[in-house]
Amino acid sequence: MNIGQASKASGVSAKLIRYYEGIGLIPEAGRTASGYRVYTPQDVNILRFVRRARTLGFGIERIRHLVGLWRDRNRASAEVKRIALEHVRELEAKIAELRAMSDTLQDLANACHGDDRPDCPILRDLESPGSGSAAAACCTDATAAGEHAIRP
Amino acid sequence: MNIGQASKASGVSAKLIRYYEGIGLIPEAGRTASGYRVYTPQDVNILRFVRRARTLGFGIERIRHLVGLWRDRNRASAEVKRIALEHVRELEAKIAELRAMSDTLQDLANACHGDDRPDCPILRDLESPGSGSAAAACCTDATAAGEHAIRP
DNA sequence: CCTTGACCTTCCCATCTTTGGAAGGTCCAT
DNA sequence: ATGGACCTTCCAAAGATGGGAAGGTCAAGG
Repeated sequence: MNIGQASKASGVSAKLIRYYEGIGLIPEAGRTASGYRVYTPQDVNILRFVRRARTLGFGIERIRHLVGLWRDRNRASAEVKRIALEHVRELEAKIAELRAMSDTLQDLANACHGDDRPDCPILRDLESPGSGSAAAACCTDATAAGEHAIRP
Repeated sequence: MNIGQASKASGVSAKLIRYYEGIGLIPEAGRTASGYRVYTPQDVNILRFVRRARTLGFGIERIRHLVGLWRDRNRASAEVKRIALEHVRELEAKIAELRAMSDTLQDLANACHGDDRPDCPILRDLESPGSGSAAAACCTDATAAGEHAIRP
């Protein structure tokens, strides 16, 4: 099995397979006499494992760790679970961050009439956060102090 | 006002101010005879605008667009709103993606007893998605087809 | 045997934003 | 004049992935 076939079988691009090998995430593939990489079905399993882990948002270093545990028949499932839950926490933190961005922007957009006129609560917020007329603007005073740009 | 003072006043690091200038996001700062960058309060306003937009997750190119609209007294608020809502859509898409990752992992972690034993539904899913014993595994058949790795 | 096309190899570059460092010049106060 | 805090430019790293160039290899068909 050459790299193209391994790529199709695993869903990982050939480019990426070489990259993963380069950073030591997967073991070095065998080579033919002419230098072509050769893959076994077991190699394809590792590639699929990595792809699935990437799909779940794991970073490379964590995947390296998971691959190690996967290949260790004596691993404790507690360790795997710990890594997974740590990742869940990070995902939730990121989600909360994006949620806050999205909600703030949605509020600002709701307050913007969106016509030909130049007046725009969105730009007013960007210019001077918290001082705009957007919904909920009256409640956010944590960042308001010192943010009152005095503009002509 | 030199770059350090502008940095403190705007909350944008000096490094980043130089970068923003380099990519043309903000106008080139004035210079003293000896080459130091000089900033006016108006320059600081632009920096604050950029920082706020970054906080809301806008990418540089979109901020470039927004800065242009901000400085255009004849802009239509509809254009600003359009950009904002486009960004909201992207944020929501990203949130949905992370939400799916997090929920899947949480389900898998719930199914994992997390003790000394090696048996682990999380690793089983990574090895062969959809065939594990995780909660809800019985309901996700969209990705299950063709994913049944036949392993010895 | 030779050509053709599909595949493989390595190496370099780009993304995107932010941070870090090195080497060297400038400003201000002592 | 010396020290320390600041400034300058240039280079590199990070994450993961894609793109491309230049050149070698394989298999099929003439």
